[in-house]
Amino acid sequence: MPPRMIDVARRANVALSTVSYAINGQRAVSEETRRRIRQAMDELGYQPNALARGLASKHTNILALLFPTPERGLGVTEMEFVVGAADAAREHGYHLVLSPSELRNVRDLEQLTGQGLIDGALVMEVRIDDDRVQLLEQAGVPFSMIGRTSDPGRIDYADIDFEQTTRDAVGHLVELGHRCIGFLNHSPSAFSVGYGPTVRASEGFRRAAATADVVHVERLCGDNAAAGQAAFHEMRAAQPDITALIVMNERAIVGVMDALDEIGWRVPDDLSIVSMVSSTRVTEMMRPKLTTLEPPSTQLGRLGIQMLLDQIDGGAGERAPVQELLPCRLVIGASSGPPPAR
Amino acid sequence: MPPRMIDVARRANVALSTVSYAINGQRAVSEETRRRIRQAMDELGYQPNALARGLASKHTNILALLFPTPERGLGVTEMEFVVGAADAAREHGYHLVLSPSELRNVRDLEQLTGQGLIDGALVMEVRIDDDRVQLLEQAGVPFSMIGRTSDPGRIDYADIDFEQTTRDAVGHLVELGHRCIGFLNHSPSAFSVGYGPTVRASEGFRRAAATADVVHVERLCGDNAAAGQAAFHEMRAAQPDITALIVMNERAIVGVMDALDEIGWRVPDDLSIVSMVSSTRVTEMMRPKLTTLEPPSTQLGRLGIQMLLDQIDGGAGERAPVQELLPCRLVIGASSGPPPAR
DNA sequence: TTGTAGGCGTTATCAT
DNA sequence: ATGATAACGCCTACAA
Repeated sequence: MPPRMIDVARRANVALSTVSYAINGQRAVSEETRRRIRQAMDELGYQPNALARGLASKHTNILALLFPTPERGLGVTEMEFVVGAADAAREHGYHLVLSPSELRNVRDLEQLTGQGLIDGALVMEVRIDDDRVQLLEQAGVPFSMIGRTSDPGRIDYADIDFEQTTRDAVGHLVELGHRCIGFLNHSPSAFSVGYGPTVRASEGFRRAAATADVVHVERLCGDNAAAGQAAFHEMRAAQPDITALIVMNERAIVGVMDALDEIGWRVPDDLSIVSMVSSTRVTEMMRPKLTTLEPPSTQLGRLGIQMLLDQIDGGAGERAPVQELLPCRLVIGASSGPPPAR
Repeated sequence: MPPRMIDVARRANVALSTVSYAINGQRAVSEETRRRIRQAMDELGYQPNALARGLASKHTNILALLFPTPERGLGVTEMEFVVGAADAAREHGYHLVLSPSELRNVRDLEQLTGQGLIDGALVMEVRIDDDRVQLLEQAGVPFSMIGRTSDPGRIDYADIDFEQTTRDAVGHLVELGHRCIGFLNHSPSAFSVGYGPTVRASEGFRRAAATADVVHVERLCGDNAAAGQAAFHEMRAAQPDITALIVMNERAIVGVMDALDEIGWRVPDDLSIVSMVSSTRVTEMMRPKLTTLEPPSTQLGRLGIQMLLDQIDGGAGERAPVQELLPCRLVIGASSGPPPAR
């Protein structure tokens, strides 16, 4: 039996409604009254009941974070999204509920939105063509995305700038003198379900390589060592002159290393490696420490929440959609250097 | 304007209360009536309003996950906790709010519990002496812990069995023939604030080594490569005969590798390494692939929620506290082998 | 087995 | 500037 608003009102000798107004500032309250109310609140240790407040006011101060658990599992980068989003939400006085909805289970999402529990949603791991997005639009739930669909229209999103990132990766290697560069992407299945990073990085790489007028080769590759190993051998068979490799597939990297051992190549002497869109937290643990294009994960999470709140607080007014692409940060490690003189 | 319960009632030609009872099964409803109600619900796409339900029934079906963001950052293991907890909560029809409360900010926690928003809390990253625990007890909020305080009393918890895990690590090495084993722990600061794993693994290691009658040496070590490198040199200075190293500090490992390079040692020929309480997801990326004692992270998360729900649903009846210690799984990699014949 | 009505703790619309 | 008082949508004795 925690104190209720009426208890505060009585103790401060004012009406219930006055307390309510004093708390959420919807109308003027005299300084003296406000003081008495505050005092009463402190003495009672009063805190407004979130449910009652929500029921009456039609907004709950609760946001949902929609994250599917992808086949490849969740890593450090995803954790950073989550932490960034959670922090940002808290700073704005919002709660964040974690909603591990599988993409297939549209039911779960309907349930979530139908309960009237959330004011909006932040959608993670958005696919090129994502059911959840349609559903949220229909449901009229405010939402924003980390990642984006093929045609985001007027939907707010924050995403990694894959175009820029691949260009930076290629640029770094070209500057070092490389003229034949490989790209090891995520799995064929990620590509075929339209996983955004896989698709966009693929396009970006081709374009960047073409622009730099560099010989290039790409492989889709399962997220495991064996696949990485096989893929590298294939790439080398296709392009024997390969001297550098961009990898957007952390777990395949070690397989590449194994492949290099087999042919007696060393990093970066015989092959430069750049790890794209992975956390330095992880790539620093590899030897040699990998040159990395590190995504602004925490910032993306924060930005996602920010966009969402702008949307909610901003009312239904016609705002321009906020759509931002953030670059990855190039962290030069010991895995990239000049090409060998073969 | 979503449909309300009264709409369902009218459409099914029954009283409002009958719908309510039909939904939450608090009293018998005839099969025919129930059928009509269900049909009406389907046709209207009705879903009970979570807030109204909570306000009236005094329980919200919302749980909180309390996770501080430790100095060393959050990794794969922590992510797995979270995913496990979120999944388990969803399966039981509960929502999970992520509450990134810093340990220092007891205010945030008070706010959370005072709002009447949550039915209970799962506390992550529990310290030997943790303010949050006291606060939750005072607040009368049901909660359980992943990890445990020095004296958990009757509080439910699930934790890693560090005693067993260190014993397994030492045992694995002793079986291979090692007689002088080092232990690289987390940072001095983690130890001094009473971070459970650091403290308990330290004790466990000493005991296991003593029992196995093995020469041993331990170092606390910052979570970074440089610290790991320095620490290994120190250990070797203290125990030149060291042939094996147990590490509970993922980020220090690469520093150890660097140190080994400096003295021309190889893994596992000159030194065996076992990584304790880290995800194989990470240790598989190292070369050689590390022998690992992998924590049952997802299971711990699930278990934490399970305990919490038992507590909540079980009512205030006197239950025996559920306190479980789970072992890590030994995954043998390529980093451990027989000691060198020096 | 079904219906009636009084809360749950706020917000917000009326007055005053 | 402040007070009363309907909602908000549901749950649950209590009555029938």
